[in-house]
Amino acid sequence: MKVQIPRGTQDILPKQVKLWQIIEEKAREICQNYRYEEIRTPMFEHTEIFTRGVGDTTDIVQKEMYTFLDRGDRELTLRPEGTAPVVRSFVENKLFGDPNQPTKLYYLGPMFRYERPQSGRYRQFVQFGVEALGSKNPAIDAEVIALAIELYSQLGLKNLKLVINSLGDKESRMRHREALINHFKPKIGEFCSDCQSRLEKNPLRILDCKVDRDHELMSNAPSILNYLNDESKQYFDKVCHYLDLLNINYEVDATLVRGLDYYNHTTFEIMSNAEGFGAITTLCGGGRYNGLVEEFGGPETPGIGFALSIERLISALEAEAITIEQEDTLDLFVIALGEVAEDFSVKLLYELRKQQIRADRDYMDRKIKAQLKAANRYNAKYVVIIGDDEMNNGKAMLKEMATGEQTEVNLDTFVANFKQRVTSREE
RNA sequence: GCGGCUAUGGCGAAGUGGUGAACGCAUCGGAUUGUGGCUCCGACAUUCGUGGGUUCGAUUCCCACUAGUCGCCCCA
Repeated sequence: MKVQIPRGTQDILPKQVKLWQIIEEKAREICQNYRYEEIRTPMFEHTEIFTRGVGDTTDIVQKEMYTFLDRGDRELTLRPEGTAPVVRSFVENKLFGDPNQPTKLYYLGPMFRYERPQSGRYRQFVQFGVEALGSKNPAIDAEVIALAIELYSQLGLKNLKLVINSLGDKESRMRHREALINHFKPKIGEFCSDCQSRLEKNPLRILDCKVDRDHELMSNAPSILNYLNDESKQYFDKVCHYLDLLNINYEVDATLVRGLDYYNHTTFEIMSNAEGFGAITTLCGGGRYNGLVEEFGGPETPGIGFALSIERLISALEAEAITIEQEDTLDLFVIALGEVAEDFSVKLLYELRKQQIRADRDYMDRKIKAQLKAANRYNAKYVVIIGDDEMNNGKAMLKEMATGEQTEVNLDTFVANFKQRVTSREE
């Protein structure tokens, strides 16, 4: 049998896992500071959650879902994004009835999209995202954006660009949509086939087209910002105002269109400017989704959130040559020579570890020399060498690896004395 | 779904249509018996992604497949 990981997936090996853990801890810590609480929803949902939530004309639904029938002929889909499941859970568990509103949630876990893998794109990837449900205060839009930026900047990223836009409310969007159709329709034949199909489906996306970006109709296309009604306009201005208060730099881009149908009002992306970053520069995407809760049968509840990929975050760290490493150390490496000593070391290790001492030994029948090398590789602070002589007279050699200094220690009081030695050093 | 590039030991990497597939790193063993990080010596790919074809003969040429990688669409 040939062993091979499925396409577009990756193993995160022990060396890399440490970085993941640091990032995850940081994300959790920030969420705690902002009072966002973790929610864990299943890895798969009924397919309708996504077709209705995300929108069945979107690329995600049309060509990227891992959909399957289970043994009971239920149609299920591995979650391609986190918002729809969270909203489903919010409605199903009636979280809107909780006195603590808005409901501020975060999630951290794998998402699945059937895509052609390339740099920054996987079939299974890990998203960290937050959702704030229940408030239509523009300050919470700014809070959500600030939270995302906080994570990046705490990890040391510098080359970030925040781009924001407003899609307005339903009425604004409809008026803008009509204007766009009227604008492009006369010459739609000159556009690429994608744009031609976008005209009726989602004309906003034409603005985002790379193929036709130089067409004469592009530069003077109606901007959404000119079609926002007063309420939408005021809302957007407020969001910008709060970002200004927080000294968060941003760029308003009226062509910023997000790929999911549920967005309205605020949309934003955080991108990396770093040299040498791949073609996909979006690190984080989010926006407001008023109306989605109602779509799932809940009460009228506004919402806003974002999602970011840990993989891309790590790529951005690499692009900026930021290393977040904390090397693992071992307190003690036990070298036992001979059967009696080995018996003793088995018990010794057990006791040491019980005392919170990080200890290990050789299991590969290496010579003492190779064991010392191994201890060195494990970054052991100390090595204790126990042989027949030591067993007989109850003393052993404790070697400090950094200095090479050796001291004779008693074996019967070893654990307590060693613990003291290690802990006193740390203070 | 489409296109470019790539595929040799644990890792990096050379190479040729023809008897034993360089080299570097790592690993293991040795250089006075039980002592690391330096040095020296030795060991370490019946095999060159998989399958097929061309050929007297292919790891080297051709095809397909698979995978990786980068890009397009789009996204995290």
